[in-house]
Amino acid sequence: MALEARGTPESLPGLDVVSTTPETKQSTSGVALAPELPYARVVLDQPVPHLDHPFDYSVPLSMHDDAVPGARVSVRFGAQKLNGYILERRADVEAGVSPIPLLKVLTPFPVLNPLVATAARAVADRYAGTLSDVLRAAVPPRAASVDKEFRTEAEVSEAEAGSRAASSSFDSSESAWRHYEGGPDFLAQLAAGESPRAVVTVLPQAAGDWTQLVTDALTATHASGRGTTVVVPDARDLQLLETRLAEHEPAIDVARLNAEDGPTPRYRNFMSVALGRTNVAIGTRSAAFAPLKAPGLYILWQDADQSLNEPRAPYQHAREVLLLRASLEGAGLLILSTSRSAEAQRLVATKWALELAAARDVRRSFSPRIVVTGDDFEREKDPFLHASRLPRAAWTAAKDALEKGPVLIQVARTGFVPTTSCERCRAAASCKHCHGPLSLSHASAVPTCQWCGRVANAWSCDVCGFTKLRARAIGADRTAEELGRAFPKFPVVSATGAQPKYEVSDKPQLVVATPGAEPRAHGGYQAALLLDGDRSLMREGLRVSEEVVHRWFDAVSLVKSASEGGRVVIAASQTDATQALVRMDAPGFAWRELEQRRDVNLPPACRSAVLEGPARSTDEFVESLSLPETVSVLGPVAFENPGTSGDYLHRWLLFFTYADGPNVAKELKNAKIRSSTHRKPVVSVRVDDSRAL
DNA sequence: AGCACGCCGACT
DNA sequence: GTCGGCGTGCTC
Repeated sequence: MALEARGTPESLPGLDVVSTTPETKQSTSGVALAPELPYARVVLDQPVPHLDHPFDYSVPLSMHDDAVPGARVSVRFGAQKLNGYILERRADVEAGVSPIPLLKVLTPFPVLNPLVATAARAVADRYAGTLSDVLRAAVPPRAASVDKEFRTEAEVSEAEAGSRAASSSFDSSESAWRHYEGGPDFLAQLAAGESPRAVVTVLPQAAGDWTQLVTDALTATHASGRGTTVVVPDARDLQLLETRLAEHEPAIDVARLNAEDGPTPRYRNFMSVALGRTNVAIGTRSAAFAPLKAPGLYILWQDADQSLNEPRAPYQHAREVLLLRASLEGAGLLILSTSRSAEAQRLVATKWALELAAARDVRRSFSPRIVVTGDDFEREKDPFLHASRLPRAAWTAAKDALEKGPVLIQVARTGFVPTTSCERCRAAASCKHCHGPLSLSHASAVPTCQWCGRVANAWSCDVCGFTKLRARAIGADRTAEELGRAFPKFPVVSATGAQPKYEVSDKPQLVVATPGAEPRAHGGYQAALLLDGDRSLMREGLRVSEEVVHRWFDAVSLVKSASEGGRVVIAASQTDATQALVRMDAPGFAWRELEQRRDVNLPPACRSAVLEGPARSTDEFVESLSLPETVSVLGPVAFENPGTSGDYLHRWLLFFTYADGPNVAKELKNAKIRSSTHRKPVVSVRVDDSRAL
């Protein structure tokens, strides 16, 4: 806590030096300094790479109590006023440094706790970014009114903390963990104060859903007197978990950390963790930096979800943040997913983490029956099915299932008919004038060019000459409309990212959802139809099939078991991806993916960096790098600057081993420092950004 | 962002 | 020989 000031008289500006007591140090500006540890090492909130190191300031006597390590301060830096955080209080400064006083303590509480400061430094280093960039995600913006609340509260209740009774004893034989080999052991280790690391592919909902697994792991950790942080991809999952915890563990105080809750509640919840009043934090990606006092376990749900990538520099992924924290802090790690990312598989393959899996017959007993039916083939022959966009097997499954309960229909993506193709040969339809893509809008049935805006009145296919168009990736709204016509007796609900719905009843109904937005059905869906498979798999990109498999497994996990009549129909051609679903073998699929990446030396079998920027400076940037021989450097690729015309940028790719990672990141950071001190145009550096590849 | 220090050209 | 151009680097 705050250092205790001894009864040194406060000296006023302009007061004679002689009048201060001999022990009281003076700063160069003549202000009386704190009696103990009169200097503060400060990290500046300034994202310029060459300022990414601590600066020492003196602590005026008046700020002695408030200037605690982790406090938010305001300082003079050259001509400007900047904010920053105190990393530590010190007795001395390095030779040659003449410190000036802190201007102000903005938040007199440790909003940047030492564990978080260390972890944030490690994250910055790993991603060749600056500490202040990482802190922007780790520490929420200040809300002055909240600081005030806590300031007055702190005065009232000084000795409240302390005995946090390790209360709850739990019985793992009752837990959903009993279905997983090694599951009860895992809980026992956590309860005993150990820090195991595990990767788990969760069983379908019939075996008890993921929130039960999370709750039990959290409770076990709590019993050892330690805290837990749970990171989930989005507000829907956060809501589900919060509800579950409130119902089953009302005695455990939980802080909810979500940027979307708004600045004031966000900061208030954050503060309750930072001050040690709450030892359990749940939230979206930035909750990975929750400032727990005694972290025992980090849990990540659905680590393959794209929203766990921070969209701002240095583009860190919550999985990597938690991995670093678990290592640095000696805490446990639990990655839970309905499927298995190649990254998580790598942790299992290198034996860094345990794999806790259900036996094959257990897996089978909780799984729905899964069939694969061609995406297009059967539909061609049946005019009705053709119109409704449903393969026959899917239509039949839906019809039967609707006798008993809700049916989930997962479609590729949101929006209303983005592009079009020839109805006969399926070639993409393009504009006769400029070859831009044609689209159908809701308002008119006439296809319009997305580039030049011309209306294609008399369109004919470039390839086969046919004159009819069809919609390509059809969105959720359109599908809902069509299904409403196909099953007029049942209500149709649609759930997308923009219009979310978290839960539906067990009544017969059609639920159309885009990936990631599937509502949970009370008691599980009777059936799920996974549409648009081939079209989704046709997309460009290294990790498309992995992504499609993830979202299929997500949907499957919400369906009742086969013994309760649960059915899943996948409308896609037979591939490794569909095979993985039929066998319910997400780890096997991830293992093959990882092996293939290893063969061709692509992430996540290796690490990567993408460098982008103005052609000249980017090339110079790459040229200036001194990298180990083993790094492969690919480029440059020229591409048009989005938003401008005729402005070309260059992109370079670096692939390197995990062993070379720290050195490569360090060299990239050094090059950024060189480039920024010479006021060169900014080259963006993205380390391990799976979306950029 | 601003300020100091430093190495070349114009002037007393 | 001295004043001042702004170009480069540093700011605790």
